[in-house]
Amino acid sequence: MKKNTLQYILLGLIEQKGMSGYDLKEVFKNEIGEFWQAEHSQIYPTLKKLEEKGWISSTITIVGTKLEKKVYSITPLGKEQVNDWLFNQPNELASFKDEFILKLYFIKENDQQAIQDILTEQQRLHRLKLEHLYARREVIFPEKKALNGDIGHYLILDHAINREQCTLTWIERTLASLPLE
Amino acid sequence: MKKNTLQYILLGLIEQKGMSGYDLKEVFKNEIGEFWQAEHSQIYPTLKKLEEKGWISSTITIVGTKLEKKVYSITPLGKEQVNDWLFNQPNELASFKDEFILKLYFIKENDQQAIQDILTEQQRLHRLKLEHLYARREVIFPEKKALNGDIGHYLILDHAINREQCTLTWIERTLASLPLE
DNA sequence: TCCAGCATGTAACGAGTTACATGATTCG
DNA sequence: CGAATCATGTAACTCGTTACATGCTGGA
Repeated sequence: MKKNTLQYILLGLIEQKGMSGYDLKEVFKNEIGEFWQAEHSQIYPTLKKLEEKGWISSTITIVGTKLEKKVYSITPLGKEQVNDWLFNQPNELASFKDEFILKLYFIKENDQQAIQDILTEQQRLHRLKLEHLYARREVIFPEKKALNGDIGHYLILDHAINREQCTLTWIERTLASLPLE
Repeated sequence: MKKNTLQYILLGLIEQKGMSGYDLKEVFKNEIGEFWQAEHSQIYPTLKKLEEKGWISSTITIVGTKLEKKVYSITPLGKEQVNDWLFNQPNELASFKDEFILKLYFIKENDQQAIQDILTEQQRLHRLKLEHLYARREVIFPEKKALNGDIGHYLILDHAINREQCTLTWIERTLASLPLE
Protein backbone atom coordinates (compact mmCIF):
# COMPACT_ATOMS: atom_id res chain seq x y z
CA MET A 1 0.00 0.00 0.00
CA LYS A 2 2.86 2.34 0.86
CA LYS A 3 4.14 4.24 -2.12
CA ASN A 4 5.97 7.49 -1.60
CA THR A 5 7.86 7.39 -4.88
CA LEU A 6 9.67 10.65 -4.24
CA GLN A 7 11.75 9.18 -1.44
CA TYR A 8 13.06 6.46 -3.77
CA ILE A 9 13.92 8.99 -6.44
CA LEU A 10 15.86 11.10 -3.95
CA LEU A 11 17.56 7.96 -2.71
CA GLY A 12 18.48 6.91 -6.23
CA LEU A 13 19.94 10.32 -6.98
CA ILE A 14 21.91 10.40 -3.75
CA GLU A 15 23.24 6.92 -4.46
CA GLN A 16 24.74 8.19 -7.71
CA LYS A 17 26.49 11.03 -5.95
CA GLY A 18 26.34 12.71 -2.55
CA MET A 19 24.05 15.71 -2.78
CA SER A 20 22.26 18.43 -0.86
CA GLY A 21 18.58 19.30 -1.07
CA TYR A 22 19.45 22.21 -3.31
CA ASP A 23 21.49 20.00 -5.64
CA LEU A 24 18.59 17.56 -5.86
CA LYS A 25 16.23 20.36 -6.83
CA GLU A 26 18.64 21.25 -9.66
CA VAL A 27 18.57 17.67 -10.94
CA PHE A 28 14.79 17.82 -11.10
CA LYS A 29 15.07 21.06 -13.03
CA ASN A 30 17.76 19.95 -15.44
CA GLU A 31 17.56 16.22 -15.91
CA ILE A 32 14.48 14.36 -14.78
CA GLY A 33 11.88 17.14 -14.71
CA GLU A 34 10.18 15.80 -17.84
CA PHE A 35 8.99 12.80 -15.86
CA TRP A 36 8.98 13.88 -12.22
CA GLN A 37 8.90 17.19 -10.41
CA ALA A 38 9.20 18.22 -6.79
CA GLU A 39 9.49 21.54 -5.01
CA HIS A 40 12.14 22.17 -2.39
CA SER A 41 9.36 22.40 0.20
CA GLN A 42 8.67 18.73 -0.42
CA ILE A 43 12.30 17.69 -0.82
CA TYR A 44 13.67 18.97 2.48
CA PRO A 45 11.11 17.27 4.75
CA THR A 46 11.47 14.04 2.79
CA LEU A 47 15.25 14.10 3.24
CA LYS A 48 14.72 14.62 6.96
CA LYS A 49 12.52 11.52 7.15
CA LEU A 50 15.00 9.48 5.13
CA GLU A 51 17.75 10.40 7.55
CA GLU A 52 15.54 9.51 10.52
CA LYS A 53 14.95 6.09 8.96
CA GLY A 54 18.69 5.67 8.53
CA TRP A 55 18.52 5.37 4.75
CA ILE A 56 20.80 8.38 4.25
CA SER A 57 23.24 10.30 6.43
CA SER A 58 24.43 13.87 6.23
CA THR A 59 27.57 15.93 6.72
CA ILE A 60 27.77 19.69 6.83
CA THR A 61 30.00 21.42 4.29
CA ILE A 62 30.86 25.10 4.53
CA VAL A 63 30.49 27.20 1.39
CA GLY A 64 32.46 30.44 1.51
CA THR A 65 32.95 31.22 5.17
CA LYS A 66 29.56 30.65 6.76
CA LEU A 67 26.93 29.10 4.49
CA GLU A 68 26.09 25.59 5.61
CA LYS A 69 25.39 23.00 2.96
CA LYS A 70 24.04 19.66 4.13
CA VAL A 71 25.40 16.95 1.88
CA TYR A 72 23.63 13.59 2.06
CA SER A 73 25.03 10.19 1.25
CA ILE A 74 23.32 6.83 1.07
CA THR A 75 23.72 4.17 3.78
CA PRO A 76 23.87 0.38 3.20
CA LEU A 77 20.24 0.18 4.38
CA GLY A 78 19.34 2.88 1.87
CA LYS A 79 20.99 0.93 -0.93
CA GLU A 80 18.89 -2.11 -0.08
CA GLN A 81 15.76 0.01 -0.24
CA VAL A 82 16.58 1.50 -3.67
CA ASN A 83 17.28 -1.94 -5.03
CA ASP A 84 14.03 -3.26 -3.67
CA TRP A 85 12.19 -0.40 -5.37
CA LEU A 86 14.04 -0.87 -8.67
CA PHE A 87 13.69 -4.62 -8.96
CA ASN A 88 10.87 -5.87 -6.76
CA GLN A 89 8.19 -3.22 -6.73
CA PRO A 90 5.97 -3.23 -9.81
CA ASN A 91 5.64 0.10 -11.57
CA GLU A 92 2.09 0.68 -12.63
CA LEU A 93 1.40 2.74 -15.70
CA ALA A 94 1.58 6.47 -15.26
CA SER A 95 -1.81 8.06 -14.76
CA PHE A 96 -2.15 11.14 -16.88
CA LYS A 97 -4.18 14.24 -16.34
CA ASP A 98 -4.53 16.45 -19.36
CA GLU A 99 -7.15 19.17 -19.48
CA PHE A 100 -6.43 20.06 -23.08
CA ILE A 101 -8.08 16.95 -24.53
CA LEU A 102 -10.99 17.36 -22.11
CA LYS A 103 -11.64 20.83 -23.44
CA LEU A 104 -11.81 19.37 -26.94
CA TYR A 105 -14.20 16.77 -25.57
CA PHE A 106 -16.51 19.45 -24.21
CA ILE A 107 -16.41 21.81 -27.16
CA LYS A 108 -17.39 19.11 -29.61
CA GLU A 109 -18.93 19.69 -32.99
CA ASN A 110 -20.87 22.84 -32.21
CA ASP A 111 -17.88 25.14 -32.59
CA GLN A 112 -15.35 24.14 -35.25
CA GLN A 113 -13.49 27.41 -34.90
CA ALA A 114 -12.95 26.86 -31.17
CA ILE A 115 -11.67 23.33 -31.82
CA GLN A 116 -9.20 24.67 -34.34
CA ASP A 117 -8.06 27.47 -32.02
CA ILE A 118 -7.45 25.18 -29.10
CA LEU A 119 -5.58 22.64 -31.26
CA THR A 120 -3.42 25.37 -32.76
CA GLU A 121 -2.57 26.80 -29.36
CA GLN A 122 -1.64 23.35 -28.08
CA GLN A 123 0.45 22.81 -31.19
CA ARG A 124 2.32 26.04 -30.47
CA LEU A 125 3.07 24.97 -26.90
CA HIS A 126 4.31 21.53 -27.90
CA ARG A 127 6.45 22.98 -30.70
CA LEU A 128 8.13 25.31 -28.24
CA LYS A 129 8.76 22.48 -25.85
CA LEU A 130 10.13 20.23 -28.57
CA GLU A 131 12.50 22.92 -29.80
CA HIS A 132 13.69 23.44 -26.28
CA LEU A 133 14.35 19.71 -25.91
CA TYR A 134 16.21 19.57 -29.24
CA ALA A 135 18.39 22.49 -28.13
CA ARG A 136 19.21 20.76 -24.88
CA ARG A 137 20.11 17.53 -26.63
CA GLU A 138 22.34 19.47 -28.99
CA VAL A 139 24.24 20.94 -26.06
CA ILE A 140 24.47 17.83 -23.91
CA PHE A 141 24.72 15.09 -26.53
CA PRO A 142 26.08 16.70 -29.71
CA GLU A 143 26.88 13.28 -31.14
CA LYS A 144 23.20 12.35 -30.82
CA LYS A 145 24.15 9.34 -28.78
CA ALA A 146 24.71 8.62 -25.11
CA LEU A 147 28.14 9.19 -23.61
CA ASN A 148 30.07 7.44 -20.88
CA GLY A 149 27.92 7.56 -17.76
CA ASP A 150 24.99 9.55 -19.04
CA ILE A 151 22.83 6.86 -20.57
CA GLY A 152 20.01 7.49 -18.13
CA HIS A 153 19.96 11.16 -18.96
CA TYR A 154 20.05 10.39 -22.67
CA LEU A 155 17.12 7.96 -22.41
CA ILE A 156 15.01 10.48 -20.54
CA LEU A 157 15.64 13.19 -23.12
CA ASP A 158 15.01 10.78 -25.95
CA HIS A 159 11.78 9.60 -24.37
CA ALA A 160 10.60 13.18 -23.79
CA ILE A 161 11.41 14.11 -27.40
CA ASN A 162 9.57 11.07 -28.70
CA ARG A 163 6.54 12.00 -26.60
CA GLU A 164 6.45 15.55 -27.94
CA GLN A 165 6.92 14.45 -31.56
CA CYS A 166 4.07 11.99 -31.27
CA THR A 167 1.76 14.49 -29.65
CA LEU A 168 2.51 17.01 -32.37
CA THR A 169 1.87 14.43 -35.08
CA TRP A 170 -1.49 13.66 -33.54
CA ILE A 171 -2.43 17.34 -33.31
CA GLU A 172 -1.44 17.91 -36.95
CA ARG A 173 -3.41 14.89 -38.09
CA THR A 174 -6.45 16.05 -36.15
CA LEU A 175 -6.17 19.59 -37.50
CA ALA A 176 -5.97 18.20 -41.02
CA SER A 177 -9.14 16.20 -40.48
CA LEU A 178 -11.16 19.33 -39.69
CA PRO A 179 -13.97 20.09 -40.14
CA LEU A 180 -15.07 17.06 -38.17
CA GLU A 181 -18.41 15.34 -38.80
CA MET B 1 -4.17 31.07 -8.81
CA LYS B 2 -7.37 29.09 -8.28
CA LYS B 3 -7.49 25.97 -10.36
CA ASN B 4 -9.72 23.13 -9.26
CA THR B 5 -10.01 21.54 -12.68
CA LEU B 6 -12.25 18.74 -11.46
CA GLN B 7 -15.15 21.08 -10.83
CA TYR B 8 -15.06 22.29 -14.44
CA ILE B 9 -14.97 18.76 -15.75
CA LEU B 10 -17.99 17.79 -13.65
CA LEU B 11 -19.71 20.95 -14.82
CA GLY B 12 -18.93 20.20 -18.46
CA LEU B 13 -20.28 16.67 -18.13
CA ILE B 14 -23.45 17.84 -16.39
CA GLU B 15 -23.98 20.46 -19.08
CA GLN B 16 -24.08 17.72 -21.71
CA LYS B 17 -26.70 15.79 -19.77
CA GLY B 18 -28.17 15.87 -16.26
CA MET B 19 -26.33 13.34 -14.14
CA SER B 20 -25.84 11.99 -10.64
CA GLY B 21 -22.53 11.54 -8.85
CA TYR B 22 -22.67 7.87 -9.67
CA ASP B 23 -23.29 8.55 -13.35
CA LEU B 24 -20.32 10.92 -13.41
CA LYS B 25 -18.09 8.24 -11.92
CA GLU B 26 -19.14 5.93 -14.75
CA VAL B 27 -18.16 8.54 -17.35
CA PHE B 28 -14.70 8.73 -15.81
CA LYS B 29 -14.49 4.97 -15.98
CA ASN B 30 -15.77 4.59 -19.52
CA GLU B 31 -14.99 7.71 -21.48
CA ILE B 32 -12.49 10.17 -20.12
CA GLY B 33 -10.49 8.00 -17.70
CA GLU B 34 -7.48 7.97 -20.03
CA PHE B 35 -6.93 11.66 -19.32
CA TRP B 36 -8.59 12.35 -15.98
CA GLN B 37 -9.65 10.24 -13.02
CA ALA B 38 -11.57 10.92 -9.84
CA GLU B 39 -12.93 8.76 -7.06
CA HIS B 40 -16.48 9.09 -5.83
CA SER B 41 -15.12 10.39 -2.52
CA GLN B 42 -13.83 13.39 -4.41
CA ILE B 43 -16.81 13.74 -6.73
CA TYR B 44 -19.58 13.96 -4.12
CA PRO B 45 -18.07 16.78 -2.03
CA THR B 46 -17.22 18.71 -5.19
CA LEU B 47 -20.82 18.45 -6.40
CA LYS B 48 -21.98 19.70 -3.03
CA LYS B 49 -19.75 22.76 -3.33
CA LEU B 50 -20.91 23.41 -6.90
CA GLU B 51 -24.51 23.37 -5.73
CA GLU B 52 -23.67 25.75 -2.87
CA LYS B 53 -22.13 28.12 -5.40
CA GLY B 54 -25.27 27.90 -7.50
CA TRP B 55 -23.49 26.47 -10.54
CA ILE B 56 -25.65 23.35 -10.55
CA SER B 57 -28.97 22.37 -9.01
CA SER B 58 -30.31 18.97 -8.05
CA THR B 59 -33.57 17.05 -8.06
CA ILE B 60 -34.19 13.76 -6.35
CA THR B 61 -35.31 10.85 -8.48
CA ILE B 62 -36.58 7.61 -6.98
CA VAL B 63 -35.14 4.39 -8.35
CA GLY B 64 -37.29 1.36 -7.65
CA THR B 65 -39.36 2.24 -4.60
CA LYS B 66 -36.92 3.82 -2.16
CA LEU B 67 -33.46 4.49 -3.56
CA GLU B 68 -32.81 8.17 -3.93
CA LYS B 69 -30.78 9.35 -6.89
CA LYS B 70 -29.69 12.97 -6.91
CA VAL B 71 -29.66 14.20 -10.49
CA TYR B 72 -27.81 17.44 -11.10
CA SER B 73 -28.35 19.92 -13.89
CA ILE B 74 -26.40 23.01 -14.82
CA THR B 75 -27.61 26.54 -14.05
CA PRO B 76 -27.09 29.63 -16.27
CA LEU B 77 -24.31 30.72 -13.92
CA GLY B 78 -22.73 27.30 -14.27
CA LYS B 79 -22.82 27.60 -18.07
CA GLU B 80 -20.97 30.89 -17.88
CA GLN B 81 -18.30 29.28 -15.72
CA VAL B 82 -17.75 26.35 -18.10
CA ASN B 83 -17.43 28.71 -21.01
CA ASP B 84 -14.93 30.83 -19.16
CA TRP B 85 -12.85 27.74 -18.43
CA LEU B 86 -13.07 26.48 -22.01
CA PHE B 87 -12.24 29.71 -23.80
CA ASN B 88 -10.50 32.11 -21.43
CA GLN B 89 -8.38 30.07 -19.07
CA PRO B 90 -5.08 28.91 -20.54
CA ASN B 91 -4.39 25.21 -20.28
CA GLU B 92 -0.82 24.59 -19.36
CA LEU B 93 0.90 21.45 -20.56
CA ALA B 94 0.16 18.34 -18.58
CA SER B 95 2.84 17.52 -16.05
CA PHE B 96 3.72 13.88 -16.20
CA LYS B 97 4.99 11.58 -13.54
CA ASP B 98 6.34 8.28 -14.74
CA GLU B 99 8.44 6.12 -12.49
CA PHE B 100 9.24 3.62 -15.23
CA ILE B 101 11.66 5.90 -17.06
CA LEU B 102 13.22 6.94 -13.76
CA LYS B 103 13.99 3.33 -12.96
CA LEU B 104 15.79 3.07 -16.30
CA TYR B 105 17.66 6.23 -15.37
CA PHE B 106 18.84 4.72 -12.11
CA ILE B 107 19.73 1.29 -13.40
CA LYS B 108 21.92 2.68 -16.14
CA GLU B 109 24.69 0.84 -17.86
CA ASN B 110 25.77 -1.41 -15.03
CA ASP B 111 22.99 -3.94 -15.53
CA GLN B 112 21.95 -4.52 -19.15
CA GLN B 113 19.80 -7.47 -18.19
CA ALA B 114 17.79 -5.36 -15.75
CA ILE B 115 17.28 -2.67 -18.39
CA GLN B 116 15.98 -5.25 -20.81
CA ASP B 117 13.69 -6.81 -18.21
CA ILE B 118 12.15 -3.53 -17.21
CA LEU B 119 11.64 -2.44 -20.83
CA THR B 120 10.06 -5.78 -21.70
CA GLU B 121 7.69 -5.61 -18.76
CA GLN B 122 6.68 -2.08 -19.71
CA GLN B 123 6.16 -3.22 -23.27
CA ARG B 124 3.84 -5.97 -22.05
CA LEU B 125 1.77 -3.48 -20.03
CA HIS B 126 1.43 -1.01 -22.90
CA ARG B 127 0.54 -3.78 -25.36
CA LEU B 128 -2.26 -4.92 -23.09
CA LYS B 129 -3.55 -1.41 -22.75
CA LEU B 130 -3.39 -0.78 -26.48
CA GLU B 131 -5.29 -3.98 -27.25
CA HIS B 132 -7.90 -2.96 -24.73
CA LEU B 133 -8.25 0.44 -26.41
CA TYR B 134 -8.51 -1.14 -29.87
CA ALA B 135 -11.24 -3.44 -28.61
CA ARG B 136 -13.16 -0.54 -27.18
CA ARG B 137 -12.89 1.45 -30.40
CA GLU B 138 -14.10 -1.59 -32.34
CA VAL B 139 -17.20 -1.78 -30.14
CA ILE B 140 -17.98 1.93 -29.95
CA PHE B 141 -16.81 3.15 -33.36
CA PRO B 142 -16.86 0.15 -35.70
CA GLU B 143 -16.61 2.48 -38.71
CA LYS B 144 -13.33 3.82 -37.33
CA LYS B 145 -14.73 7.31 -37.49
CA ALA B 146 -16.71 9.54 -35.16
CA LEU B 147 -20.50 9.32 -35.16
CA ASN B 148 -23.21 11.94 -34.62
CA GLY B 149 -22.59 13.46 -31.20
CA ASP B 150 -19.62 11.40 -30.08
CA ILE B 151 -16.75 13.34 -31.58
CA GLY B 152 -15.30 14.18 -28.17
CA HIS B 153 -15.30 10.55 -27.15
CA TYR B 154 -13.73 9.57 -30.45
CA LEU B 155 -10.95 12.15 -30.10
CA ILE B 156 -10.12 10.96 -26.59
CA LEU B 157 -9.91 7.34 -27.67
CA ASP B 158 -7.86 8.28 -30.72
CA HIS B 159 -5.47 10.37 -28.63
CA ALA B 160 -5.05 7.58 -26.08
CA ILE B 161 -4.37 5.05 -28.84
CA ASN B 162 -1.82 7.36 -30.44
CA ARG B 163 -0.09 7.79 -27.10
CA GLU B 164 0.17 4.06 -26.52
CA GLN B 165 1.39 3.35 -30.06
CA CYS B 166 4.12 5.95 -29.73
CA THR B 167 5.24 4.72 -26.35
CA LEU B 168 5.43 1.16 -27.69
CA THR B 169 7.43 2.31 -30.69
CA TRP B 170 9.90 4.04 -28.41
CA ILE B 171 10.25 0.98 -26.18
CA GLU B 172 10.83 -1.26 -29.21
CA ARG B 173 13.41 1.10 -30.63
CA THR B 174 15.21 1.28 -27.30
CA LEU B 175 15.14 -2.50 -26.87
CA ALA B 176 16.60 -2.87 -30.35
CA SER B 177 19.45 -0.51 -29.49
CA LEU B 178 20.61 -2.71 -26.60
CA PRO B 179 23.26 -3.29 -25.41
CA LEU B 180 23.74 0.40 -24.77
CA GLU B 181 27.17 2.01 -24.64
C1' DT C 1 27.03 47.76 -3.69
C1' DC C 2 23.49 45.35 -5.56
C1' DC C 3 21.31 41.39 -7.47
C1' DA C 4 20.85 36.80 -9.02
C1' DG C 5 21.48 32.72 -7.30
C1' DC C 6 22.86 29.53 -3.38
C1' DA C 7 21.02 27.37 0.62
C1' DT C 8 17.51 25.67 4.10
C1' DG C 9 13.63 25.37 6.31
C1' DT C 10 8.19 25.77 7.92
C1' DA C 11 3.07 26.85 7.42
C1' DA C 12 -1.13 26.68 5.28
C1' DC C 13 -3.73 24.97 2.03
C1' DG C 14 -5.59 22.24 -1.78
C1' DA C 15 -5.79 17.87 -4.35
C1' DG C 16 -6.26 13.11 -4.35
C1' DT C 17 -6.49 8.20 -2.30
C1' DT C 18 -7.94 4.64 0.83
C1' DA C 19 -10.83 3.24 4.13
C1' DC C 20 -15.08 3.41 6.65
C1' DA C 21 -20.11 3.20 6.53
C1' DT C 22 -24.72 2.26 4.93
C1' DG C 23 -28.52 0.69 2.34
C1' DA C 24 -31.42 -0.49 -2.15
C1' DT C 25 -31.93 -2.84 -6.63
C1' DT C 26 -31.61 -6.16 -10.19
C1' DC C 27 -30.78 -10.34 -12.23
C1' DG C 28 -29.71 -15.03 -12.28
C1' DC D 1 -31.63 -15.67 -1.95
C1' DG D 2 -27.22 -14.21 -2.92
C1' DA D 3 -23.98 -11.43 -5.42
C1' DA D 4 -22.89 -7.73 -8.27
C1' DT D 5 -23.99 -3.34 -8.96
C1' DC D 6 -26.48 0.98 -7.94
C1' DA D 7 -26.28 4.86 -4.91
C1' DT D 8 -24.42 8.35 -1.47
C1' DG D 9 -21.84 10.00 1.78
C1' DT D 10 -17.74 10.97 5.54
C1' DA D 11 -13.02 10.37 7.81
C1' DA D 12 -8.34 10.01 7.83
C1' DC D 13 -4.51 10.38 5.50
C1' DT D 14 -0.88 11.30 1.99
C1' DC D 15 0.82 14.01 -1.68
C1' DG D 16 1.84 18.31 -3.72
C1' DT D 17 1.79 23.55 -4.26
C1' DT D 18 2.11 28.24 -2.80
C1' DA D 19 3.47 31.28 0.38
C1' DC D 20 6.18 32.68 4.28
C1' DA D 21 10.73 33.32 6.26
C1' DT D 22 15.70 33.83 6.60
C1' DG D 23 20.45 34.43 5.53
C1' DC D 24 24.96 33.86 2.65
C1' DT D 25 27.84 34.05 -1.77
C1' DG D 26 29.84 35.48 -6.04
C1' DG D 27 30.27 38.30 -9.77
C1' DA D 28 29.19 42.57 -12.44
